Amino acid sequence: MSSSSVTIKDIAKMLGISKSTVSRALSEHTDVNAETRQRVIEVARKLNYAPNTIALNLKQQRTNIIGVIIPETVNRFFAKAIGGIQRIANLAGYNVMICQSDESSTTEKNNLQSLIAAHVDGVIISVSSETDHTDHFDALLQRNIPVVFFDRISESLQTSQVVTDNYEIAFEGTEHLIAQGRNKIAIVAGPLNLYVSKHRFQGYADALKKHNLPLRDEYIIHSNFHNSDIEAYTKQLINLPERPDAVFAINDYAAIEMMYHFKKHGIRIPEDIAMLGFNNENICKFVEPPLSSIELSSYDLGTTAAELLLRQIKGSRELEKKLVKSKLVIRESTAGKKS
Amino acid sequence: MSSSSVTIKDIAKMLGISKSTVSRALSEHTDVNAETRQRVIEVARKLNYAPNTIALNLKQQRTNIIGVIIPETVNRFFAKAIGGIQRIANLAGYNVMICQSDESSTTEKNNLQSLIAAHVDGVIISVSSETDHTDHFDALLQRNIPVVFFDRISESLQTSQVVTDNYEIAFEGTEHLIAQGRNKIAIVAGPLNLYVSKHRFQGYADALKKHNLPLRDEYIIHSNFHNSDIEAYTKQLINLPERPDAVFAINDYAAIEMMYHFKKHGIRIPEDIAMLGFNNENICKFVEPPLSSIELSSYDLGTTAAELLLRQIKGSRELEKKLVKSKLVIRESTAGKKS
DNA sequence: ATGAAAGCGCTAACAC
DNA sequence: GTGTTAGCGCTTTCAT
Repeated sequence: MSSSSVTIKDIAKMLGISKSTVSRALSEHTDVNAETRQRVIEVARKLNYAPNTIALNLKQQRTNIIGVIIPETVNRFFAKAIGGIQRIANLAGYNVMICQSDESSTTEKNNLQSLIAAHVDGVIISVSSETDHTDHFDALLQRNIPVVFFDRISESLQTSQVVTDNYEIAFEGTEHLIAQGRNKIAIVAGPLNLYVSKHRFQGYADALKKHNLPLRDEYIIHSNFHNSDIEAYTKQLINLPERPDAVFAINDYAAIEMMYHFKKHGIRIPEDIAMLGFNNENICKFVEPPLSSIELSSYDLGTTAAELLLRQIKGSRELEKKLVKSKLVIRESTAGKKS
Repeated sequence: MSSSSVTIKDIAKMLGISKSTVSRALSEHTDVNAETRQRVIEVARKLNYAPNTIALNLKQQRTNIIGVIIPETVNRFFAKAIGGIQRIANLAGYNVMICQSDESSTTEKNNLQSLIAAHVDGVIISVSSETDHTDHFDALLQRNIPVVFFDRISESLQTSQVVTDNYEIAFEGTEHLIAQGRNKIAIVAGPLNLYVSKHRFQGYADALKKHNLPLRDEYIIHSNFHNSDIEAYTKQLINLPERPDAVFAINDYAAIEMMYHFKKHGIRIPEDIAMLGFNNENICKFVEPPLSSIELSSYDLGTTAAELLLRQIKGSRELEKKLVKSKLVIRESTAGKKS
């Protein structure tokens, strides 16, 4: 309480001048006698004065806070994106308020309410895997709150967005597997209501088609991002009459767990089955065999999203769509087939 | 702008009554004519009225925001802790503002300034590994801002804190290795200015002493949490005249990377060297061999810290110190020595 | 160049 | 039970 409760009023009283003069002296850009200003600044420093942000907020009707809604912080992809967002936001003098939807549509809705109530100046969102309708985001548009979607975007909403080249990279990854002599490629796909999963799946499917490989239902596994059933899915694949010779997994953890179960069953990686992951976690380098994966620059996704949002907050009404490139990182798990 | 700019003044005008009556009608607990209240509530709903939080904040001089400073969100330990903090905070109607120090003392200082400027109602902190003096935290105490440290606490400051049983669990882990027939146990320790590292190291050292094993300098590796030099450290251990027969690592990622390098050199785990990690990441189950580790309940650490903080925000002046128990999870990487 | 006063949206002490 | 008024800390016309 002590030092924080110093107000311009105190300074004014102390110097026998008015609040307004103090305010002006402190805010640089209005005419005020150089000497007066000097004295004000001196006293302000001595009293350890700091302007009351809340009062400023009320006056200006903004908070300098950017709201963020992501599925989970424990998901490394989003943890990194947060880092990117914070970096840009902080540089611009904004704080960041993070909410987790926990992949639940209901929680997402509540998060949104909290952020609106907190009067954030803008919101960055990556939708939960459960979200299939996006009406609740309308609340933002109605209030003219700037919003940017990233990675898991809402296609039905007219907003700025930042995505990765999901389709292209999935296509490339699948082609890589084919080039390694694989022609029975299974995929662990995410929920298809999600923008990212849908496009990745499409890239996979189109690559198969281009190379005249059939798209087989039994090779398509619809997993969530929680990897709770990987063991069961692995057994399912193992027991197939025509066992796949490659698996393209939704994320590295799923891939690593699958490898573990495959190896338990005496299946060799990559000789029998090649494995390709998604995210390029550090751990990929140190599993056996080292896991090929797709490097998503989630940090860049975050910085880009923050930049777009700030531009909108500053008044731009232009809706921008940005693409952040990802890249295939090849390791032993997708080495060529020994035939 | 449209629907958000409805104020009690608008409602008052519309009903031909005063602002205060509207305020009272909306805030339940004051006497106000039942019929008036009914009409106010009705109009409020029709106009989609939402109170302006900023004005409330100014009035009450609080923000309902809890500030959090942690080293990194990409660190799963902290990502989980955030989850715990948010859960408790949200239930109590608080928002959470997260800052990352990136393990830098300077950034930590800036984070603190931001949070103070944002007038957060309280702060939860886990200090950066670089921080060895804690003067900058005094700013909080001076302003009577409630603060709780967790995991990486500041011992010199009189505040509430939540820690794990670092000493005990490190002691237990080391004894476990000894029980498996290991007597040349190396440790990958963190920076010793950190509370956690110091106590874990002490547990390790005391366990050795209890069993009459020497504490050998060449078995002690001081790593940071970034695992940037694990390969070099591993080689160092391998080239020792008396190679260790067990390694207790600061975290699972370091342990897994070490295993990888050991195996590259033809060293068998656990036959030649046993490995024990820290954090019990999901991945532990799926590496080869599955990695024994120590399960830290970081989520619980987070919830407990948030509970303590809220209690202080509500006015409690009691400084509490809480302990969250961790537990040893034994897997194959620390199986008994084949002698 | 400076002071007085209004107002951002809300609550609460004080009248009646 | 309801209206009037003041005030939270600050900025910003409008006078002077």
